[in-house]
Amino acid sequence: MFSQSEENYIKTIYHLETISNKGISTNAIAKKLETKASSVSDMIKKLSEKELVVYKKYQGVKLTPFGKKNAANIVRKHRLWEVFLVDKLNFSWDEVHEVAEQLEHIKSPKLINQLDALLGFPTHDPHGDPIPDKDGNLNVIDKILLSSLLKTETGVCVGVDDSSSEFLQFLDKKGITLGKKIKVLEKEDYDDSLTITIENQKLSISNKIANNIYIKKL
Amino acid sequence: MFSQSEENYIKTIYHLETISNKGISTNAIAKKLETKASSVSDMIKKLSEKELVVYKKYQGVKLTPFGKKNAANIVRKHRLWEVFLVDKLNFSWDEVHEVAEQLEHIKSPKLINQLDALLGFPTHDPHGDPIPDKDGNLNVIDKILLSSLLKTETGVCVGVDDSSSEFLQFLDKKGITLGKKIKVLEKEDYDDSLTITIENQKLSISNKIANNIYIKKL
DNA sequence: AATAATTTTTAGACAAGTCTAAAAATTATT
DNA sequence: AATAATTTTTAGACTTGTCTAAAAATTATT
Ligand SMILES: [Mn+2]
Ligand SMILES: [Mn+2]
Ligand SMILES: [Mn+2]
Ligand SMILES: [Mn+2]
Repeated sequence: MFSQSEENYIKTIYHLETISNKGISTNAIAKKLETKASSVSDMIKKLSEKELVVYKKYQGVKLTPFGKKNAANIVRKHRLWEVFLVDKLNFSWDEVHEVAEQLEHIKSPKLINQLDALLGFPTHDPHGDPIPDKDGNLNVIDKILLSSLLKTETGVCVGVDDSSSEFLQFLDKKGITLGKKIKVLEKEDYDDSLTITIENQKLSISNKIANNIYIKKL
Repeated sequence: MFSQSEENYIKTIYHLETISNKGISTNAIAKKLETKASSVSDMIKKLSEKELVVYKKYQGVKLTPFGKKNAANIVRKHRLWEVFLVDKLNFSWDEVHEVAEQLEHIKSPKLINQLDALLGFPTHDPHGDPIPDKDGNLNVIDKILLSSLLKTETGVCVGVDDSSSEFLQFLDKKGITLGKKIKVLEKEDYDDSLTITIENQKLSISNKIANNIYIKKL
């Protein structure tokens, strides 16, 4: 099949396509993968030869349906493993990503199918991100950023946009975790900071924080 | 840490050392890894620089205590994953090896510790092989080959020497699995074939088969 | 002990994946 | 429209791990 490196590239392109849907630029890929643009340029040619992406020089890349299917499968594996780590091995949500980055490359369809069953066919990972099904389809729920909630509105925390350990640990400290109910008491015009209630606690959070938390409105 | 390739080399040397305890020859390693002697020669130099093995030209290699500790840890991971696949994901004992070959390279001490706990701290893998503890020590039970049992003697099947799918599937077909009680009814002088009873069934097996089944005498 | 056979090492090449530095193309600014 | 800034690609080099072919060392056989 594909090398670990090739898999990381198509996964990155997949993620970038969920944001922009234009051709993905060499630089954007390089930044996400923490590599050099020249390396990306080289790899893109290989991916193109393998029909994983469509590529015209200087125009960025797009995944082919074949590339998208493969990328979605890697994301599926990543997120299923994250669920496994949290549900079965008592990892916290800020510890799983690094390990899942390794586990996502294990090649065994049976392993993933059985893991899926063991976990009870989860639809979302520990960060609220949807798990693609075997065909690469995902069940997207309509979530909005906490920063877009208005004063007096209420919602449930359903995901995070930043999955870094630092941010997740910060949320843990504040008691903000998936499933918690949040009500906006105040919204400062000056800096867009919020005062919210969560589990009967009053809490003040900056706009930067509110911009990384997804809410489903109630 | 060490690359996947380096890990495969020290694991192979580790296994070969359990058989011979002399310096392990370049050719022996090449054969097990299905690679060329020249590649082994190259890699041995690298392992030696990294203090994983002691090496004098033309003399074969031996693992250093450091190398042995690392190798045992890879074997530990391999066997714990095999238990996981059988106990939690309904794999059969002939399906696990290939996947465990991949999983053994995942780097995360917490993952392995938690997996160990999830599995109830198993001491042996699905093929009856002992699982090294965190320090690399293993609990070796005194097992003997079925071929060394004498007429009228009885034992319990506790392991296999050949873990290939073909052999394991053959054993499944014959109903020979770990924990089964076996009694030797007859032993042919001519070809050393055996007639045994297992689960009240009379069965005839060749010496080649009997040479790959481990028994604990009763 | 000399010769033959085998094992092991070295020399040189290659593929994958990455990098730096420089060239080419594109995009932004005057 | 010309120039400047930025992005992207190419050229050439390096590392890891592998290979083939040949040389060197060891072991076996006469
Ligand atoms: Mn993740
Ligand atoms: Mn996630
Ligand atoms: Mn195995
Ligand atoms: Mn095993």
